[in-house]
Amino acid sequence: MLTYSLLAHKDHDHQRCIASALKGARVLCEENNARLTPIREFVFEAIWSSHQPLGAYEIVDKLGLNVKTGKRIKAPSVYRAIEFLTNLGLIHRINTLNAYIGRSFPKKAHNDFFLICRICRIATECSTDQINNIVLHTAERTGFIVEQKVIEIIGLCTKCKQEKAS
Amino acid sequence: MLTYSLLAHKDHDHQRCIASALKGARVLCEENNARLTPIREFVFEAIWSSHQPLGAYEIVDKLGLNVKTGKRIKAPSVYRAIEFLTNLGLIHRINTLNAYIGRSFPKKAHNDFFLICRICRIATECSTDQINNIVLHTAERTGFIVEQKVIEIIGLCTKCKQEKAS
DNA sequence: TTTTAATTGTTATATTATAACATAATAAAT
DNA sequence: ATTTATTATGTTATAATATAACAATTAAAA
Repeated sequence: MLTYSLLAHKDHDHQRCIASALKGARVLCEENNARLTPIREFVFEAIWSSHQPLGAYEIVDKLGLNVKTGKRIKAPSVYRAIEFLTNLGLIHRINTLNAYIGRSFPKKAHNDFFLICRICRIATECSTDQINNIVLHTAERTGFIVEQKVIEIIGLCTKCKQEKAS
Repeated sequence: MLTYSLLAHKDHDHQRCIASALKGARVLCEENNARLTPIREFVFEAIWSSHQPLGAYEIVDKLGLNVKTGKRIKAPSVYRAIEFLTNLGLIHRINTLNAYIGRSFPKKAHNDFFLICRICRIATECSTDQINNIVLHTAERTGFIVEQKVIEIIGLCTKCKQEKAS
């Protein structure tokens, strides 16, 4: 079966995406005895503010000033939050873009890959056992043990394809 | 059919790899009216000096001083050579490592993916239509047009797997 | 509480990559 | 052959991404 974030490219109430993701994150953290601190939550929300992957320094900018102290949250803090969220599978690093994107199905294993539109930069997460199996099988034929997969497909999404045509 | 660089992980006469790659590069440049200048050739040889991907600044170090002027060849020159070689398909950027590796079959389309050992860092290039087709087919089901694929598999090669076991 | 562990702040710096403009070398046109 | 255009390289500076190291603070456990 193929699952993917259907609505990323469509007009939709994105506040619901954010709310849903945040709710999921809270549950996952609860389950793992992990603390979703304010900074981590801010970073998570910043990343989820769109379906486009966000660079670490874009997150820094987006966060602006710390609510309490009025000071800017700096790169190391953001990178720490990114590491925390990545370890829980809540976000994912898009290597091709040096940027970070929220994961729609954080509980699922990382059998996923990303379709990244080179125009609108929207990245959708896909999950299918087929690719996973083929990769595993092919690698094994060479005696290689697969531990981690980076599959990033760059191209044109339906919307941008249509807009380009017209 | 699956093709991949069989001997990368084995003891072998690597000078032959380099010589063969260089010969191929010369032919390809000839065919494309592209100039394999000394710097480009140096960079190509540096990258081919092993089956481990090499970072841009590792290449800078490896090149050392310019033969003629005695001056160090600097980052922009190396990056330009990298761009040139990449465009011809002679080398490939491993996104996961920010590093560059020689391509064994430069003439083939980029239907390839890389198996990268996290211990010895050796990266082998694999090519199989199966993965290519599945990716294309899966992406198309979501209405996405594939233009470029980044598939990097991280894990353990046969050799390191065995050494770890013993 | 007091001690430990986890998180964040802060400064500095490493690493990777490119912009901008000057110079030089090569190829093409006259 | 000499001028002109093109391509390649040199050079300096800096942008963009990421982390090291250590201090201060906050939360959790004993």
